[in-house]
Amino acid sequence: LHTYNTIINGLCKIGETTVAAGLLKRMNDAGCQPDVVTYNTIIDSTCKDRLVHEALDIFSQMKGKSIKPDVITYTSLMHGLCNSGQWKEASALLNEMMGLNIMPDVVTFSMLIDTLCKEGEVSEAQGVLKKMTEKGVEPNIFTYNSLMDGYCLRREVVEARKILDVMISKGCSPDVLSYSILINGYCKIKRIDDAKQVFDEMIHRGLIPDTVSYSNLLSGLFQAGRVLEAKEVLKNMYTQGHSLNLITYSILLDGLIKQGCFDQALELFRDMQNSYLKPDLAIYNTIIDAMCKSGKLKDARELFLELSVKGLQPNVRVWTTIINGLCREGLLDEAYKAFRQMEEDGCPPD
RNA sequence: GCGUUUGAUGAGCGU
Repeated sequence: LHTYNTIINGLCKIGETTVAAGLLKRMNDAGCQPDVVTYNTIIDSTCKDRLVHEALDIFSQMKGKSIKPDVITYTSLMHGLCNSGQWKEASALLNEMMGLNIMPDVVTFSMLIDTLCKEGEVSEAQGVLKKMTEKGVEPNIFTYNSLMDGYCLRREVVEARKILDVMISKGCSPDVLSYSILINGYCKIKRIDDAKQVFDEMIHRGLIPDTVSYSNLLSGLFQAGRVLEAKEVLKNMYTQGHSLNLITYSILLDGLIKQGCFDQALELFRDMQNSYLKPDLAIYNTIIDAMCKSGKLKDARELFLELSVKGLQPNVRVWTTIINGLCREGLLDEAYKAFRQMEEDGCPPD
């Protein structure tokens, strides 16, 4: 059973939920009865594939076989429902589980808090925090990080900072994520010096900044027009042995372009094409947009055509960039043609 | 005795 569960989990984690579900069926035939772990693994993975309805079907099957769902089953399902905006259904499940005397734990509460925060409902989230504490469930680093991010999304970075201090005073040591959330928050409100200070503070506390914390700082510096400092940070990043990923590249490219260093950006783009990293749609879109906006519509259209050669299907954002580029040049007929073609290509306009 | 399988948190592009 452990072997089956381990393999099913592995399959789910590499995106083969269907194969995993097939294995679940074969277990039944092979006389090895799946348990709550088997079902939880598949239910969670099905939810993450955004097939919450199917997950609920599997949930019913499981109950039909008298396998008792536990707090993990309910948390996975509620997470799936929340991610697809089905709040009522999620709250019905919460009631159902409590009716069965299955009490939400710190993961359940943190998930709910995170969901509320992402919707901008930080005071609601604070309410949940209060409730969980009353029930004797102590918040952990996940709970605090979600709350911090919630405040940062609302640009209430001072509140986020207070949470970080609460964490420290409660002996819940902030991790790299906590700091990178705060760095991002300060960058978004253009308080770059505070962001830098938080970055240093993180190092002083013995944490090793990762690619995300560097990325946050980089994009903040670019947005503030502090290109030289950005390059300095990039150098540090290399020195510390971090390599660039697609997101870091796109931050650099976008930053260089928006600061008027188009040639440097183009050079970086060429480097990238020669590296093992294959530019994704966001990278192409950055370059295409820059070309459109600097009167190089011809180059932009060439690059756009190159996408399908590279096996990339333009998404809504890329189409919008191109349509906007055509409109700017007054080529309204061409723009309209593109508009119709995107639908034909199975990319409905938004 | 212990460990071994399932759930929660951070960065990029267009209008």
